[in-house]
Amino acid sequence: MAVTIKDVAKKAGVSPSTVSRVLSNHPRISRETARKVKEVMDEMGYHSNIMARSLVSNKTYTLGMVLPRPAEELFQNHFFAENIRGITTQASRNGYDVLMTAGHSEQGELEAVTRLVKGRRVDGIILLQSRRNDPIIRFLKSEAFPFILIGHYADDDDILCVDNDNVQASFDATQHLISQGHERIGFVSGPPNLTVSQDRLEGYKRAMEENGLRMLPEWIVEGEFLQESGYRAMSFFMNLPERPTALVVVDDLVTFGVLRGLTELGFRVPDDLSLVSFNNIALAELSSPPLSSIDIGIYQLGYMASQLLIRYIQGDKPQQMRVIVPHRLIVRESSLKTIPKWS
Amino acid sequence: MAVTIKDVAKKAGVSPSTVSRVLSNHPRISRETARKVKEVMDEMGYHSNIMARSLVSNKTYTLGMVLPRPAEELFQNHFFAENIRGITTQASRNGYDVLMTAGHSEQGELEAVTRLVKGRRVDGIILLQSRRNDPIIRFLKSEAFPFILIGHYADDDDILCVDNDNVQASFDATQHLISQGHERIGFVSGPPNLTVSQDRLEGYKRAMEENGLRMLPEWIVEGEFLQESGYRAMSFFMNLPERPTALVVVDDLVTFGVLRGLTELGFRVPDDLSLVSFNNIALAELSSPPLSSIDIGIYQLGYMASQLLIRYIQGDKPQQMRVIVPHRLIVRESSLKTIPKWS
DNA sequence: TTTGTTTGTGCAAACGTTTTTGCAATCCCC
DNA sequence: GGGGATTGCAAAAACGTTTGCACAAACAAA
Repeated sequence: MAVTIKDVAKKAGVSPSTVSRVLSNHPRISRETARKVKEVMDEMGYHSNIMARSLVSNKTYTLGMVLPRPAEELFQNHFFAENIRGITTQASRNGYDVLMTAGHSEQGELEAVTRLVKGRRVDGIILLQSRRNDPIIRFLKSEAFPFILIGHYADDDDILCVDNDNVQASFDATQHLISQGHERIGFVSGPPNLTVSQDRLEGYKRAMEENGLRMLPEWIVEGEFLQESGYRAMSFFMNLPERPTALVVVDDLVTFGVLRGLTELGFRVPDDLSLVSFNNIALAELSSPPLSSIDIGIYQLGYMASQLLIRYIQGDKPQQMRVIVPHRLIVRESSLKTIPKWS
Repeated sequence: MAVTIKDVAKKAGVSPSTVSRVLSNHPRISRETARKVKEVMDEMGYHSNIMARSLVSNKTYTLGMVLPRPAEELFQNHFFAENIRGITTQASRNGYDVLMTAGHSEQGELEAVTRLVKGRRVDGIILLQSRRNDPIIRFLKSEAFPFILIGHYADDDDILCVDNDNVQASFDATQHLISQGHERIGFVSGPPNLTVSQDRLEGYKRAMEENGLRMLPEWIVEGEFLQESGYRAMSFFMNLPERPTALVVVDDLVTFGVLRGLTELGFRVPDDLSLVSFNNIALAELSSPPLSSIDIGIYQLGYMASQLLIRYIQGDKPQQMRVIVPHRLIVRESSLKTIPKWS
């Protein structure tokens, strides 16, 4: 049997309540008693039972995360790993652990969240993706349960979230291509119901409009955050009668797909097609050519999310519901030619 | 306040114990009562409080994971993310969640484990890296606490683990290069205290010896699982008076570093240097040239670890302490030339 | 001194479950 | 229909904490 607070109490010659108070640094405990009790605790290797503790205190010191359903997809992307790292590091620093659970079906995700919330298993929840009209978000709001969203929620701005200014970021990316002399610029988007896809598309459009450039509807294609999508998009674009000379791509991984397809077809980057994408994962600079990409501070997104959520849980009402992590355009070879040969 | 078992009991007109028994499918409960109680539970949105439950049952249905200290390093590598995915997916499938915590210092890792174990926070622990003489392993063994190691532990073979046959894998990789006509083969290793580094080095040596090939001591260099290491190793090799014509590299990420350096120096792969590495992360086939790599089944490693640990926790004593996940050599362009020009 | 405040500690009641024990009621077999 | 076995449920004791309340002792103010 594990050593309990009673064992410590007995050995130290005090009552369990005193031991408990020593544990929580209660002010009205004498220096001497505290010392003595701590000594005994060390001696006996005492660690308080977290279940018992949280049963009465109603705090778990745990943050919950639900792996989005097609976890495969997300995990392929460096984004997720880096995000978790930020979340966990900061959580640990504040004495919180991170609980991960996987919803094995569409409905399962909501069930998993429900279980965590109603079962009082976690103190707060971190959400990784936001789609329109998300039932999970609706549920959490209706329960008034603390949660934070990485990304933002278009349907409701009274939600704690940490996000990039994706509209601006995409604007910047597009503007960069324009400043390189491109006029026919395409956009490879992600799943249309994700906020991040919508925002980046929006930024692209704004830049094009502001510069008075034509936007053919066939220059915008949607896909997943997967290489295959990039591959498909590429072959679609390159078969167009009037093909773009540059692309803004919603995610590095997708860009790798584009790149691969171009290589197979004998096209060259940036000469035949210039590319700028998002996320700046570690491998962006390793590909050939190295990828121009918007660094969105993935680690920092996770880190901040953890931080803000914990503060919120602890009662610090935030000044603003939406915190923006700054982005940075990293220009590399994939966008450094001015005008493609065949333009 | 949340709805408790008592609330359900009252509304259903039975005692709390009956509700509990319905919850756990106790045999001696009438069909009718069970139906009625379940109805009320649904109606009231009841979810049992996991803390209370595990306080008395001494089960948490949670698996613990401690992020190895320089988490940055691990996370850069796709390995970790894919591993987590395997672990969590399988855990969820069995009704378990996964708790992640980060040790923020060398000592902190052990403390974190201690807290999880002594605080009865988890039912078992999954360890991701094994070095020689690991204090965490010693602790867990001394506590007789259920845990599993991904990798294996050279100091003690009475430990549950899931691993690849890294010796054989490395042997295969080396043999492949030899069969391509290479005779001067170098090896880029990882941190020397990690079992995985040792095993792979061993396999390389065996293959070289069995084929009667010379092994210059300077053909073996150690590093981290980081690109930088590969970069450094490459420049070291290429400055050797007698340089190798092929390398076995302990990790894909490291190989990317090698590749980058070679490109910068104007060397070509596989013409000037052939490469085979380990892990076969998603991007191995996207690099140029695509990387030959040993696929070690990362997802499966995590998946199996979860599975075995849960079985063990539930009392199934395993037939074998060490489960081997099969590997597969994926040959791509980086090793498909026979003899480099300048040999 | 008396009174009032502060300080240090113990008692006991929670927290929401599971589980052992016990006790009716029902069943089965002769 | 009498005996024992079986079935269906309730009461109550845990599990290891935290915390409000009580209270004695020590101290400060009058």
